[in-house]
Amino acid sequence: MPGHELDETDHHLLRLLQADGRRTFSEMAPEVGLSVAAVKRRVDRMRESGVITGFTVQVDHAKLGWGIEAFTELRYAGTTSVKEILASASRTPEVQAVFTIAGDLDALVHMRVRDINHLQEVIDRLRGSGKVIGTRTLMVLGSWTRDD
Amino acid sequence: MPGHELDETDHHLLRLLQADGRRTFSEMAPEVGLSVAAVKRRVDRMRESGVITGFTVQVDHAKLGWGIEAFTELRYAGTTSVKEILASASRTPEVQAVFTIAGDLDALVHMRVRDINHLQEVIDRLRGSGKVIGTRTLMVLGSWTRDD
DNA sequence: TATGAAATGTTCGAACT
DNA sequence: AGTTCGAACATTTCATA
Repeated sequence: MPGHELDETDHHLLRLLQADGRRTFSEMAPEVGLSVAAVKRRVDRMRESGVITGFTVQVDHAKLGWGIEAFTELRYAGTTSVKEILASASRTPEVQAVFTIAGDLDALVHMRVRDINHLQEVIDRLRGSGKVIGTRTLMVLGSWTRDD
Repeated sequence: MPGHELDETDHHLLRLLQADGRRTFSEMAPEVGLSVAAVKRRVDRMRESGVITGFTVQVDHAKLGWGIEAFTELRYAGTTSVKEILASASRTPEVQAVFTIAGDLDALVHMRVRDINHLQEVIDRLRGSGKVIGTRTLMVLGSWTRDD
C-alpha cells in the first residue's frame, strides 16, 4: 500500500532533510518553490505514509571514546530462529546493528568498541551467549558513507 | 584534542536528539533541568567540537523502491591503494557505505538495490571496475538497528 | 566558564480561501 | 496550494556566580 507516489518535489525535500534534518520549513520552502504550509504538509504526509521514519543526530563515535568499529559474521546452530538471533545479539550493548543473512552464514553484526581488548571481550561474549558456532570478525580501518 | 569532556547532561541531550533529531530546545530544557539557552549552548558546543556531525532524516528505503540491501566483500589487487578503493566504490551510486578492512579482504561495501537483477548488475559493475579480484555477497533478509 | 532571564525576531500550526 | 495570525520557538544580549 504505497499510499502516494512521491514526486520530484518530495524527493527534493528528502534530499534537503538528509543533508540537514533540522532545516526549517521556511528555509526549504523557497528552495522547492512552495509555501511554508505546503512544505509542512508534504513532510507530514511522508511521515504518515512511513517514508520518513524519524529524525536523528549524527555523532562522531570516535570522539566519544568508541574508536573501533567492526563487523562480525556469526554462524548459529541449525535450530536457531531469526528471533533468537536478533534477541541475543541486540542484548549486547556494543552491537549497533544486526543483519540476518541469506546463505551459509546467519548474521552480520555491526559493533562499536573502545579498544582491541574490548573488541576481544565482546566477541567472546557473542560466542559464549546462545548457539553461536562460529565467528569471523572484520575490523574497520576506515569508512566512507554516502552524504545523501 | 578533545576540547571538552562531555558530562552526563551532554550525553542525555545526545540521547534525546538520537531519538528525535528535531526535538526543540524548549522541549529538552525541562528534561535535562536547564534553561533553553543553556541547552542551545551545549548543543552548539557539541556541534563545534565535532561530537555532533549533523542531523538527518531517517528514510524507509524499501518504500522508495530500494527493497534489497546487501553487503559485498571485495578483494583488490595487491597494488590498490585505499584511496582507489574508496573512489571506485563510491562512484557506484547504489553503494551506501564503504568500509576498508584489516586482514585478508580489503573492503566491505553496503549497498541498496531495487531487485535481484539490479543486485547482479551492481556486483558485475564492481567486479568490472578497477582492480577487484574477488567478491562475496551477503544478501540481507532482515535487520535490526539499535534505537539510540 | 557556565548559567538564567528577558527581549527580539523567526517559525510553527491551525484556521480559512 | 496559499494566506493569515496567535502561539511557540530560537537566538542574542545582559547580568550573575
